[in-house]
This record gives sequence, C-alpha cells and structure tokens, in this order.
Amino acid sequence: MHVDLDAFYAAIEQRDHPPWRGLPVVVGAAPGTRGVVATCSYEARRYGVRSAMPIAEAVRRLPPETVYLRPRMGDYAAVSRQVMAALGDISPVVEKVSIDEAFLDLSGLAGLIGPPAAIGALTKAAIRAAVGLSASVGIGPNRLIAKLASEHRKPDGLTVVHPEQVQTFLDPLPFRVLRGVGAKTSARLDGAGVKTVADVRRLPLVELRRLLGARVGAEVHLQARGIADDRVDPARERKSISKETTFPEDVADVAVLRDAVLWAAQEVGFLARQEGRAGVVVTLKIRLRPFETHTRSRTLAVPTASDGEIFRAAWSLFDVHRWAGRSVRLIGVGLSGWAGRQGSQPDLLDAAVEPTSPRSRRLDETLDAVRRRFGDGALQRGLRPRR
DNA sequence: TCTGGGGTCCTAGGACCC
DNA sequence: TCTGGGGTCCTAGGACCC
Repeated sequence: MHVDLDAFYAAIEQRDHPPWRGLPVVVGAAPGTRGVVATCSYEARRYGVRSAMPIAEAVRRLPPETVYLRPRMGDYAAVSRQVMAALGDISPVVEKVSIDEAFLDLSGLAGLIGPPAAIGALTKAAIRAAVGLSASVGIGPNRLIAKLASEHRKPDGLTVVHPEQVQTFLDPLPFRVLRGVGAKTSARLDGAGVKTVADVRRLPLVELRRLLGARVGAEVHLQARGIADDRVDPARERKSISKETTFPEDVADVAVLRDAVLWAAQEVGFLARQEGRAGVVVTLKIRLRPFETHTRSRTLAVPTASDGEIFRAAWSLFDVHRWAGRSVRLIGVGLSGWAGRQGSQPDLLDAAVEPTSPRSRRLDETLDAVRRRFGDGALQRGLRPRR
C-alpha cells in the first residue's frame, strides 16, 4: 500500500489558517526571487501551477488573492511524524519514503482488518483523525502498482488494483507515469511514437534497450508488464547529508563563496553529529552561470562529523583555476560514506582487541572491508590508508 | 518559463590489486 | 617485447524523484 498526503505543505497551512481555505495557496520561494513552487493547494493547481514551477511563472498565472508562503519545515516534519505514527498502528512494516509518503506492507493484515479496501479506508480515517488531513491511498501487488494506484485518484482517493487487474489498469496510462521515466527518457519514447504503457509493451525488449540504454530499457520493459519490487524496508537509512544555497544574485567574490561553504559545512556537521553519523566522503557542489553544475569529492582517511574537517576538505576542492572569477549561482557541501554498517568506530576497535570473542558475521565483513581498504595493521595503527 | 533543496541510483573510466 | 582477467574503489556526471 502507498500513502500520499494531498498537497501536504499547503494543506497544513490551510488547516492551520481557516481564512486561507478555498484560496490558492503557494508554499515555496518568495515572489520576486529566483526560486520555485514547493507545493500548492488544489485551488492553485486549477491555474496550471505545479511543484517545481518557477515562482515568477506561478505569480503570472495566479489571481491577486493568492496566498504566498515560505515553508515551515519544522512544523511539516512534526506533522509527518504524527502521520507515520498513525501508519505504524495499521501495519508494523512502514517505509517512509519522503516527508509526505510511505509504503506499508499489508501481508497478513487481511485476517486482522479485512479486505484491502477496508484497510485503505481505515488508513485514511486514521490519518484524518491524527492530523486532520486527507491522503490518497493505493493498494497493489508491488510498489509500482501501489504508487500508480495512489496517483490514480487525487485528492482523497482510494484505489485498489488486484493482481489480475494490473495489466488492464496499466495499459491505458501515459508511459510517463512509469518510475524513472523523466524528461530525457520521455523525449526518446515520444520519438518512437509511443504514447501509452500498452505501446511500450508492444516494443521488443531489444528495441527498448537500444532506445533507452540497457538498464533503463530493461526496467521500463518490466514495469510495462507490472513487474516491480514488492519489498517494504522500514530500516532504510539515509546515505548522505547535504546543504546548499542558491545566491539571490550570482557571486564572483571568493571570500563570499568561502563563507557560504563554511556555513554549509557547519550545517552538515551539525546534522551528522545530531544523527550520530560520520562520513569519509566530502563533496563540494557548485553551479555556475548559466546553470552549469560541477561536483568535486574527496575521500578522507578517517570518518568525520567535524565542521572544521568538513570545511577544510570541501574548500580544498574549490577549483581556483577553473572557477575563481566566474559567476557562481549555487554552492553546497555534502557528506556521505558512513563508516562500516553502523558507523561505529569503537565497535571496530573493540572487536580488534578481542579477536576471539564471538562476533556477528556483519561485523566480520566490516572488519574485512576495513583491512582490505586500509591494510592489515590498520585497526591497530588507527586507520591510516595504505600508501 | 528559466529553472530550490534534499535526496537516490546508475554509469563509466582509471587506478590498483591479486 | 607484448601483454590476462576479474574485482573493487574512487571520482564526475547525469537522470530522476518528492
């Protein structure tokens, strides 16, 4: 089952501010700046406004009574936690995929609650009771079908697609709804005269792979037949932390860029420490005029969550020769490559001084990986890289 | 129209190792 | 003098998603 809160940010604002109900509400960048719409209410969508649309374009389309708001992420995250807690009462296996979306594994729940439609109705009622918001729910035999089912009727929808209905459900949909089919892939399929999922299904696999590449071609071929991953993993962890800013106006002053990198490094370090993570890969991202994006990354010998170390690594990646003096639109810093599985250096060292104690296979594999990467004596020496 | 910020996953070449 | 095969890591870029 896939659960998707309707116009999440805008719906929270309308819930909390009754005068805004019934009006177009846009949450995102301030009008007059270079930024985009994050979410807008259904009243605003009637004017063709969508997520990711430049705010200037939204202002052009929307009437004067429109309410423009900056996001209150802390509040939205709190509402998200309440929603996820309510979902946890429906199924023990919940995978949060974003602030306003989750997959639930319904295996074994029919006997406890009832048929899929009853589980879906109960879920919507539970969310409404917990936070006073509407959600669209889709139920299907795998993640793809559940997600497409939740998109099928919005807002406040509930769609159940049984296994034997999958192909009938899929065939008439525009191919663009398939996961991983974005602007580039769409353009190629358009060129081949493809319009619907049924059209995709009529193309031979070899042709799809020639058109889209081996990987994407194979993936689209399977999805068009309703074949997709059906696992729900509640333990998925984030793999990177990053912070970036787009300047109000392009910046060429290296001192200003350095300050921005320092700020981003501090934010990333703070979040990493808050989550108890330390990473070895530091990435500097830069976007130049006109919208030319580069990344540079560096792998450290020892995992870090230190603002200073993150900053020094990030700033050392600033390519003075290529970028100094050029107009910079955006700059940011990322941290990834967590140490081991649980990221716990003390565990590794404990294990190293007590080699005969029973250990999990997981930890053994981690230790082996550390030895392979850093050399046999690394655990004693303190993780200095091999030459 | 002129493009945010936070992410994930994939590809591909070169280094390096066995 | 010519020259392997496989595997993994590192790095940069790109497509895509919410």
